[in-house]
Amino acid sequence: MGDPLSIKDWLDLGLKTLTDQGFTALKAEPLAKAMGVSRGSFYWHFADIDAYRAAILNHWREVAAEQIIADLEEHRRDEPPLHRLLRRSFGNRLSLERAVRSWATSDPVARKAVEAIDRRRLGYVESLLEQSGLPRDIALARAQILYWAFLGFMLSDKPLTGKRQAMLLEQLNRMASP
Amino acid sequence: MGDPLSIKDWLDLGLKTLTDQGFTALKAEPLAKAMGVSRGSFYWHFADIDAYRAAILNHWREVAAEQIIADLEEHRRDEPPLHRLLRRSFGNRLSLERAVRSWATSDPVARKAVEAIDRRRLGYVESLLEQSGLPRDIALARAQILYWAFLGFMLSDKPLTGKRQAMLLEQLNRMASP
DNA sequence: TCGCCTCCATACAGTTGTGTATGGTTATAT
DNA sequence: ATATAACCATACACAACTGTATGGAGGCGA
Repeated sequence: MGDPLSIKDWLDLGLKTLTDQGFTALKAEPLAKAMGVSRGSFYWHFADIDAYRAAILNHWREVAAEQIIADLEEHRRDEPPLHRLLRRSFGNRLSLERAVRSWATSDPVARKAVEAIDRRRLGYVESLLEQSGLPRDIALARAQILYWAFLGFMLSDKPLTGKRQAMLLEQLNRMASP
Repeated sequence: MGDPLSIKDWLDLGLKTLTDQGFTALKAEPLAKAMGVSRGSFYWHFADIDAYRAAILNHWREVAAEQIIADLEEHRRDEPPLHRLLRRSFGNRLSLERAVRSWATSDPVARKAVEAIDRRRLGYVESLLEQSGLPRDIALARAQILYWAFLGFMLSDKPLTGKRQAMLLEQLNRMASP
């Protein structure tokens, strides 16, 4: 057969399953079937289901915040970070993000992961708004509103296009500047 | 013993369970135990679990949109509806709302219910913003952003108080007027 | 009072998931 | 060549949930 499976193989399948079917599908038996092996493999790599789910959350936690922020800092010369942030945040499908947050409403471990990500991202937006010259208390309030709006957009899962997207970005940028 | 149970008793328990433990707790056996009866009662009132969950969603659907809108129209003379809407929307805990939306990420029936509620509420906010004198395309964009922000606030589940709340409402109202 | 309808209990069969124990296979180092 | 460790299959015991079949208790009209 193929090569032996690694922990990463199980985590990748977990993220894909989470994205496509939600956290309720993170079960050893269906995952093993999808992987084409028996649960013996699963229970060799992970102590139990809770350990696996915690590993999935850690995996998500590592990439969720830093990937976007790193991208912004990298393109600082091409485009204002906040402008680029809004354009990218409100331009993608966010199925994995939505699945994790759905998970977080009923699982304390997932909730902790989400809260950590939220603090990281919100703090970054706050710093950008302060750099743009807004008084601190106004910057904090608007950063919160912008981040809430991002969460709401993510939740509704309707992609933006054309004139509607342009109009929305214009109004969002209005929150970010004067 | 007590009186015989009605369908409404099961629906009320369902909404409470949904609020406190999430949609994964909507199962016949635990609910019957919580009710103090056997599953025989459950399966007499409902054909199966799917029928019960559909009934729960219809129950939620009936009250979720209309209760707030009716309240606003009733107090039209006391306070501008939009001002009152923002104050009330961003002032409550919204556990049930969050549970239903978590449910909606993995269940098409729940998703349909949420989408119907979203259209109803968003349309109402759009009409309020147009009444306040904004051009139609700007009203649509800002209504969308305000509603997204409400969803994000609901999702994060942190109650607002004091100066922070005042600051946020001020910035939200800014989106609604000039 | 007889029969019916409502509401619920009990018992059974079946499904799906968990976790553990045990042993087999393959590669690799010695 | 063989011992060791990594990786996986198989089998077992157990738990939780679903749905159905059947019967019993209680009210209520004819």
